[in-house]
Amino acid sequence: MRRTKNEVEEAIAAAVRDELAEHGYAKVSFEGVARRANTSKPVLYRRYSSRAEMVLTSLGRSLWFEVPTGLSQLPLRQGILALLRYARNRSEVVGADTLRALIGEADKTILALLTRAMEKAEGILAEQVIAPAVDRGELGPEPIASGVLCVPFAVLREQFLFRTNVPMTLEEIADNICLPLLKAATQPQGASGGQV
Amino acid sequence: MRRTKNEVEEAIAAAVRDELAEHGYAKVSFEGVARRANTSKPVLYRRYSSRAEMVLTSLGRSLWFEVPTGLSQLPLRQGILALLRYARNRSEVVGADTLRALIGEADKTILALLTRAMEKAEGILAEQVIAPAVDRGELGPEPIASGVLCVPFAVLREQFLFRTNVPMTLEEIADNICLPLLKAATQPQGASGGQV
DNA sequence: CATATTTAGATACTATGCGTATCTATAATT
DNA sequence: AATTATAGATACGCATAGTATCTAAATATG
Repeated sequence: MRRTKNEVEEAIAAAVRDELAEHGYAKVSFEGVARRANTSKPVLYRRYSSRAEMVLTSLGRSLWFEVPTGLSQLPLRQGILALLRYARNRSEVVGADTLRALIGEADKTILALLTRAMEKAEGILAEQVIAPAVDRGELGPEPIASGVLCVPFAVLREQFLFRTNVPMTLEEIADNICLPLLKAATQPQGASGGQV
Repeated sequence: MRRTKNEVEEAIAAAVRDELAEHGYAKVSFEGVARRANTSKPVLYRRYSSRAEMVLTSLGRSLWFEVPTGLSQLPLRQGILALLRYARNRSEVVGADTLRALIGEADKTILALLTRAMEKAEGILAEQVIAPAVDRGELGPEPIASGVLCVPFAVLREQFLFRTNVPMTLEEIADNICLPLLKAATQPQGASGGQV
């Protein structure tokens, strides 16, 4: 008669995904999700303290970055492209509208989660793509200047979130931005340049 | 007795700014603004069809990009830094929270406005900073590969919107990213590289 | 300057969602 | 088997969304 904890939580997640798909993030409400999941608001409020948290939880892993395997075997350019493609696919699962809305409602905690996800992506770029390329001799051994690692993802995100019309291709990002920047591989000339 | 059109609109703008400052974007409402501006909801709904539009209009020029003068006289590095500083100051007037919220609620029209503002910034970079540097011989005459111009702003925005803790300095962005990328000045090796 | 038009300002209304409180019957835990 | 946690249902007060209606004053027009 009464559903178990897991049944309820799966029903909630499904309801959130359906509401998102049908009406968009703006119209996702505690009331609507409760109705759709055949449950009630108190059940939701016991779990999530905000709409963003509810949606984020229900989207689950779709948002979070898992390491694609085999990146380190690819030549530099292919590795970069594969990583960019992976990141873009992850975003497309959620959709630009929902992502923008989530960012807009994010509190400090959620923002910290997003930041961690970005840093993880940068770590994968450094360890799974750049380091192997250095080992293979595709790149010189000079340390990468601080801040460079975020560039591919910053550009990708910019394109995905804002340029919904004619975004750059992944090849353009890789060939015109990532590769030149990595090959420049100059030591920082500025004040506080560090290494990674 | 009855206020003029301009008086009312200035009162609305002031009310929005006050509500923003006191309670943050999330709590800005048509009702609250109407109360604070000593007017009524219909007066607001006649003007703005959404909260985002109301806030955006009331923030007015704070958001929009005006050309700083004298950029073209500066050496390349100084010009880049000045432009980055200008862009960052513009964002700080509004604040990261409000900016994220606005982005989250932006409809197609508002998003198009944002995109235009970005393109304007890129235009200034190209015409007021890079072109003069080429004329002075600080940069080679090779055309800039497509997509490169957005990089400084993409990185800046990424830092401003998401890395609220320890963002990169403008000097790091200029020295580790912008200058190496511009000096690489390689023709695109990839498929569809164009020029600007 | 007189007339026509617009719209500020006030009020009222329906509808929706928020967030909380309360109760019970059942699932989970020990 | 006894205890604890919580699903499920209902209800409530409150805030805001968005619209409709009316009037009197500001603005535009000829």
